[in-house]
Amino acid sequence: MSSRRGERVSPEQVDEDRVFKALASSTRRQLLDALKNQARTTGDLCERFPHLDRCTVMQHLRVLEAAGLVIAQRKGRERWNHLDPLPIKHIHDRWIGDYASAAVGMLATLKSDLERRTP
Amino acid sequence: MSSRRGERVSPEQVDEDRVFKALASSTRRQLLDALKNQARTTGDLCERFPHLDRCTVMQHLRVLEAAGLVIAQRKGRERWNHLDPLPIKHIHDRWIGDYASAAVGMLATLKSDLERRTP
DNA sequence: TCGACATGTTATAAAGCTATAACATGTCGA
DNA sequence: TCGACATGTTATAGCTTTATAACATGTCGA
Repeated sequence: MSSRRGERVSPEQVDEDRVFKALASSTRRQLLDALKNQARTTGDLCERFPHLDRCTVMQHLRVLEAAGLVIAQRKGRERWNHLDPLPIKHIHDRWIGDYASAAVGMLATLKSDLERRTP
Repeated sequence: MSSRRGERVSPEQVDEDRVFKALASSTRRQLLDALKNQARTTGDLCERFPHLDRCTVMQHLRVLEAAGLVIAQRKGRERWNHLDPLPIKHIHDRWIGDYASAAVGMLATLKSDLERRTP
């Protein structure tokens, strides 16, 4: 596996990158939101995004599937799309959580500074 | 504010989108990591990414700055880049945390199912 | 002050992404 | 079985991002 510039990267990094890239599109985040509480067929999703072409929805679903965020299974002539939140949890645990708690720490420091200054 | 397709979106959505898009590049995530523990000058960052052109680094820094993830201040002829983790915390709180805890809930359910099955 | 240094600006080629069109396949039920 | 339906595939135009080049500006110190 190698990046555009040719250096080697680990499979985990590739997965992580795919998830971040999948989340980078607001349309795809909306699709995930639509799948959050229940699985839906592709046709159902298309109805919920009337401004998008059916092909566009499918293309986005393919990106989400490649990132492991959506799992699809065929039932007869329908395709049921299920959300899998695990990849999001992974990047949360390995990446985002650190920054979020750094921000909390920063705010805590700021708060105690302010309190010290205005007794 | 309007998207590529012309529908209206709120300024918060735009900010959120900018943050997600900024995080979508592995190079930019590495830049953030380099700034995690200390602020650095642009020149310092360029030395740490020797495979990238100086202009490329600056362009990435501009994207990070537009997303509010990096705050820059000039000191003489140097530019010091500081990390601001707050925008990451925001998308964490408003978006990612939900999915991460959904994943935890899913795992918990699975675990208790397994335990019930193998007493 | 003047040259080396750090950074900023503008332009551009190449690669990638988004949305759509046109056509193909597979499945259900009258 | 056969037509309507749901989905799949391939191709493509237009826009965006990435990486670089060439040139410009501002600042420090000998």
